[in-house]
Amino acid sequence: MGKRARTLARLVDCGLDLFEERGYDKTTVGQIARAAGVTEMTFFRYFPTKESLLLDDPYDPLLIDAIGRQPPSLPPFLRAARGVREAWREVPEPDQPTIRRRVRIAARTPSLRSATWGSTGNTEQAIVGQLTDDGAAAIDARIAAAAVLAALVAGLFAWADAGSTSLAASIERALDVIDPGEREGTGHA
Amino acid sequence: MGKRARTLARLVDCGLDLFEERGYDKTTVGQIARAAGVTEMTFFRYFPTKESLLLDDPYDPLLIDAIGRQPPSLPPFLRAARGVREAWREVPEPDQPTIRRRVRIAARTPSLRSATWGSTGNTEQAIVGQLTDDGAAAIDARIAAAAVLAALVAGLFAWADAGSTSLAASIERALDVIDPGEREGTGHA
DNA sequence: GTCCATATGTTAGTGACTAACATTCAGGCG
DNA sequence: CGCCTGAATGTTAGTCACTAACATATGGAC
Repeated sequence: MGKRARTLARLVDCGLDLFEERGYDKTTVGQIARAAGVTEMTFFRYFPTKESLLLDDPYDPLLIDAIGRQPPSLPPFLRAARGVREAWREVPEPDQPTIRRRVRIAARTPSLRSATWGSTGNTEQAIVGQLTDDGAAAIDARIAAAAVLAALVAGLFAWADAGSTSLAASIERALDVIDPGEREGTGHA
Repeated sequence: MGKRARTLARLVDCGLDLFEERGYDKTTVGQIARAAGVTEMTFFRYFPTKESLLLDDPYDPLLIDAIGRQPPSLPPFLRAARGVREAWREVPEPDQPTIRRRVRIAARTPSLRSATWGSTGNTEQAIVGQLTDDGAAAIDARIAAAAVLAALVAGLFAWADAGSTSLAASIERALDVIDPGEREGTGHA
């Protein structure tokens, strides 16, 4: 195990601790660095921004696969929604406490709530790519990806706020809102 | 006409000009202020942040009304989507060039693309309020509002990028993606 | 133990933003 | 006209996120 990995882990740990303790905005990068036993400069060698300690957006191939497996007969919006649904069913349990910790901080900090949308950039791009590969128009793909990710993020925030609910259930509910599926409640003329 | 109004207009004009000319990130608040004949300090007396010169989020009662007029039998997501659709049909023509100018800058600046999501905070809150007033669960309302606004913003970005399309048509298309309406393309089992 | 890459520190600077205090300016009223 | 009050603006000084250029230390391969 390299030293780099250890320093990085220390920065993340100290960062999350401080964010929870005194809030994101009132925590300075210098404080995090000092708590981790390094310099402010070193912090920025590991993370490009303060945000990125909390919000890294790993490109997620599972998600893309799941979207690719949806029937091409579905409109892009539903392919995206159902792909996301399937992919999040499989999130391993041990990851959940960490996810919750991060999402909770983001959900409570106004400036981070907005930044979270932006942090989905990679994932959004990947979804758009998959949808267009499967024949969707670029514009439609962008809109579908944005809407589905917005619902997903909103669902994550709700989950982090609520005390007890399970991650899977929250995501399912979020996706039910935008894709009722066979339930079809539309009585509109 | 008060002096305040004139200074504010000058700041906005000079700001947009500079953003278009050399890009948002390369434009400093000091430059905007100097171009408008005031000090950096004065800029911050008119706008809380550099972003807010570009992204102000006026609470929009027309939108809320339109959502309120949707049939309560519809699920919240569709009430929101169709309310937004109706409201944007009525945007007066003269406003469109200004909107386009702003959206175009936001769409081209990565840091602003994310900030734009955050700037919809007021509107999102208002939509959530209307939806819950009409009987939706709080969680569902938040998710519906987030998804619809994401589609709307993505539609605006697409419109600003595309050269010729009309605003109304772009918004309609964006909302068609997430709410195909009676068209109902879902052949899913 | 030497050597080289990798990790870290130092210094100095920019730009967004804040706070406390001083100044000018526009217009009502004597 | 000239004072006088409050709004608009300027000044100074500081914090914090982030960047760049250069110097140092440190840990493992040989």
